Amino acid sequence: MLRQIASKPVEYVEAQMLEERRLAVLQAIVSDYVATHEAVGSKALVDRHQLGVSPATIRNDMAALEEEGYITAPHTSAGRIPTDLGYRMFVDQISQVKPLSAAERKGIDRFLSDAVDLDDIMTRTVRLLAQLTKQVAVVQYPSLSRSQVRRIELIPLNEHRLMIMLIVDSGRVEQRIVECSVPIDEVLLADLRARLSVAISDQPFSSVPQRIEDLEQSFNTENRPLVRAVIVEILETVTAKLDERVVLGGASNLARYNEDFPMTIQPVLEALEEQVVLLRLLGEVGTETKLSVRIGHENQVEGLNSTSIVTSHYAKESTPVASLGVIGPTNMDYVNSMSTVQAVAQYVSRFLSDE
Amino acid sequence: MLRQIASKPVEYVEAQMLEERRLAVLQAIVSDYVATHEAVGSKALVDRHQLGVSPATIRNDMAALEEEGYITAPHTSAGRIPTDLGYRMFVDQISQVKPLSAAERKGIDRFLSDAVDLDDIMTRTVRLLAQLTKQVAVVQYPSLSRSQVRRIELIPLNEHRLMIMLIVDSGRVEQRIVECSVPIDEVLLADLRARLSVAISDQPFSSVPQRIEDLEQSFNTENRPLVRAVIVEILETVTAKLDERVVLGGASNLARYNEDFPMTIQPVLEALEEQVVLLRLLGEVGTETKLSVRIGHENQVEGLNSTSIVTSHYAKESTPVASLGVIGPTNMDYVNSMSTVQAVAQYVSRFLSDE
DNA sequence: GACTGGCACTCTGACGGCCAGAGTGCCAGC
DNA sequence: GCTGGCACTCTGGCCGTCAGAGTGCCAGTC
Repeated sequence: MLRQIASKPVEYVEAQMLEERRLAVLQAIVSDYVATHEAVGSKALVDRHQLGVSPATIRNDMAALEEEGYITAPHTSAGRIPTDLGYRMFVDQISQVKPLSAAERKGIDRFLSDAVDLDDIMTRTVRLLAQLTKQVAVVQYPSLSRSQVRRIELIPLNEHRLMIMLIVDSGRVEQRIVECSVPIDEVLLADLRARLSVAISDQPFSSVPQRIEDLEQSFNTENRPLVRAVIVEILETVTAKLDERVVLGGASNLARYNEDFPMTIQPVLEALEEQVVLLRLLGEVGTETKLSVRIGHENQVEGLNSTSIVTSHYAKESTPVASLGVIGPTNMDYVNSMSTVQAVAQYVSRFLSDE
Repeated sequence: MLRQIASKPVEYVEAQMLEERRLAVLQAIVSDYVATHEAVGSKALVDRHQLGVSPATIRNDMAALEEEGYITAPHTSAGRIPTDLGYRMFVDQISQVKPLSAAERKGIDRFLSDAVDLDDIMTRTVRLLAQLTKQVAVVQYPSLSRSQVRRIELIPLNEHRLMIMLIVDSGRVEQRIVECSVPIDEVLLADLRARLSVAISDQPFSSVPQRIEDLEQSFNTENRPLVRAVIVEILETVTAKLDERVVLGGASNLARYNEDFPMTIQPVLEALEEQVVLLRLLGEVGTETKLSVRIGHENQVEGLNSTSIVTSHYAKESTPVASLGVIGPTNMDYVNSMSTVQAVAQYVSRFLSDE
């Protein structure tokens, strides 16, 4: 009787241990498969990891894991490979992202610190990410919608043409050209510039439309066509979602893992060529989470169903302004990708805020 | 005796005809191979083309063409495929580039005319080229070295920071940020801007260094640090070859001809990721020729030895400012590529000049 | 009840032999 | 110089075979 009462916790502990081993087996399968890209069998597993049990036991665990949907067998007599669900479990288990080595951090630092302007930061970042992770890298330009106008300039180019220049706090510069039928009056232009400046300097982009829509009324009727043209163009610039820019790099890394996914390169390349798709990819994550991993089918974009995406926000002065990340096969090295993406995002944030 | 005399021209004419037929055979081989991507045999050749002779005769011609290095046999009992030399002969024979259909021209026109600024023209052009030729497309931004400065602006961003903005006649805008330790004096800035403007407005980029190098001397000693900083930054912008920009598109088309070149995708993708390589590729051609075709090994860039490159200059107001073109396998459709590249270059030139 | 060794089973991938098909080169005849 | 005919050769597809790897299951042990 006493024994029976005592046995309950013991059972629980044992079940717990079993669960733990199964988890260890799953982790071992994922890490081996990621390393070798070959289905991993029970024997190989006990050889390479200290699991303390025999292959036969592992086989039972594997059968259970397969039952639960974490792994799958490509055919009767091959090892097992993780499913999307298996990778998900593996990734969720990584509670703490491995920090980069000092050398790596220094490398990132040095590489980014030579950048001369925002374009340069973006290109350098994308190259860095692609190089460190050996994957395809994506970096989004600081989003206008989360930025502020720092300054506006109206620069006459010739009698009938003028350039509007919006300088954004993130370092972006947006320019548009306005044609006007009447010759441009310098005084009017200076006046317009001054009033626009008052209205929208240091204001968030999103508030610009309401701040300038009534501006036209305060000008003489004769001057309104020009004023109107300028305002229309500004509104277009501000509202054009199209203007969200993304840079891509390391596409050649796609060819490297061609061996594993023979047929799927083309749709991936096609998807990556569409700015819209990339933006959706980076935008799908809410602003609350920092580091995000989407695995295989978790990802909504067709054509990228057999790839995983690791992204992170980066910030300017602690407010997130855009995202960056890497795209690779589902059997990518999650540990490395996650730590690299996180580190690079931190460095970019720091550089933007320093400026 | 008379017969012998008369026979000479006859022999000559016959030799001429033979030469002509061989050329026809070569052209037939190239066009069949380009269409099917399969080695083409003598029988298939007489079936598909009206050559007026039997397969056996064609075989003799083919043997001669092989001897001369225009075609080669992958193995004993396959048909023949053209060599780089064969393609070269084929391309040289295309005296006149086939004009595009009205529908195609209209499509190009419509697609390009919606562009709002230079960036937009470039992106649209690259997409257009990739789409029409089903190849990888490359478009170079109008080169600074062949452009003129239209205007210079110095815009103070805050007390210690100022933005230099060079507006180029081709529509490009180059911006740089200058930090200065002393607070920026608005009056000085206006003065500097005015003098810089006089010095370099409407002057070619290449002449800018000599025009501004002595400018510093004409300012008071106390103001020189700022002046110096600005000048240095301008010089850097002007001389930085790095600033030559290239856009790339249609990389997914690479995957399409993966079947024919199984192993060679990665080096090509790698080469295409290097701006420097792309610039070299577009720059290799002198300014004198308009439409240029480089086939296989004719091309100096390693990694692109089994690809052909069709490029053309485009111009602003009749002076060539940069190049654009497509990159594809050596067995690409030269006729189509050449006509499309030429047509698109013409349209881009027109749009730039209209502006 | 969990673990283990053993065994039969199955599937893949590599290897080799075979054969049809395609294309050539050469030769004798027109 | 062109042609039809013929022998030759090479590739690619199609088995059949076989070793290797890995599994599932079962009976036995702690």
